[in-house]
Amino acid sequence: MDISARTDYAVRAMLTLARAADEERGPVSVDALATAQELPRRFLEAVVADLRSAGLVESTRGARGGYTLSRPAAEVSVGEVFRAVSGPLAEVRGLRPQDTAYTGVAEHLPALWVAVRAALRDVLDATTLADVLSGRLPEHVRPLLDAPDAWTNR
Amino acid sequence: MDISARTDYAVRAMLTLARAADEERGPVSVDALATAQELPRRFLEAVVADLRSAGLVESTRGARGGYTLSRPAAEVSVGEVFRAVSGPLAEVRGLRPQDTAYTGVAEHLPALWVAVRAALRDVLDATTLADVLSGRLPEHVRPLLDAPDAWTNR
DNA sequence: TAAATACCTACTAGTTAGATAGGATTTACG
DNA sequence: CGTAAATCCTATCTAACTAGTAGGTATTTA
Repeated sequence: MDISARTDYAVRAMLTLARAADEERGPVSVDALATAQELPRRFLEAVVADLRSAGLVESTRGARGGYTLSRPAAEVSVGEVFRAVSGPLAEVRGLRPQDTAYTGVAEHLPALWVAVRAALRDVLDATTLADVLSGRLPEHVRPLLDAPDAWTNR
Repeated sequence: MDISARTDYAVRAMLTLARAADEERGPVSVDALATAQELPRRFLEAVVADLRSAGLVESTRGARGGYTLSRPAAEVSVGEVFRAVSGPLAEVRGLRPQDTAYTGVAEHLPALWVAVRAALRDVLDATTLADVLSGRLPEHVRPLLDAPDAWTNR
């Protein structure tokens, strides 16, 4: 269960765009995005292209062009960003959780995989870019951080 | 966020061993494990080796040998199986969630990654092999399956 | 017209996933 | 004691993926 560099970069770029929108600074170039978070420029270019085809950002070409959020930061969930750049939140051997088919002892395994996906959705689809910017995660997400060993390895 | 074939196979093999322990059938060979769940035998051999070095199963060599659970199925969580065969539950660009370091707009991102890991733990560390065998997931996991669209794509 | 920018296509190196092969070692059992 | 059934060890293979780079075209502003 890895969060790829691609996804990490995408979220950070979106946060940068959210802040820019907040300050009404107009379109932000890939170059500016890369510099702001120290991301590899050429690679980021491909990532932002995915965000664009997913409709999460809009581009303006030419000099003084760049990218802007399509929607307010409070209406864009991190889960959407995930899906835009790296597909479904959870897959099992390339299948959607509910499409896995087992027999015998593994009969009930799909339920577990569906629960895993649901748990991810509960966090990622509920948390918006604005939440991350402010550091105030949603009501029902916060308790997850209060578990005694939430911040340590297990 | 993919659950690999490796992990899927590991869980299914563990479930098979759990059932065998239940019926006091003694050690189960890799060949029997592979046949029971239609898994590639040679590949499974490597997977079971990981389960062994993690201490989750014990092996007996020679004819009539095979593998047995080290602990009762009700005391082995699916999370342990995950970690045994594919490392930490959640990583960000190869780093543990709490070890990620950001500046500026991404300042609070580690909290989100930690929450994601915590959500996974809540499901995977709480669910035991016995739970999956019986189809009765833990109290606090079941509600995840009751969400209206839990079983459909989003 | 020049600079800045998105956008498109292609490429590369390294790693991982999934799987297979051959054989060495150990052990129950007839 | 011998043989078959196992684990166990090491090596290999292929395809795909990940992260990243390169070069150039199209578009727009100043």
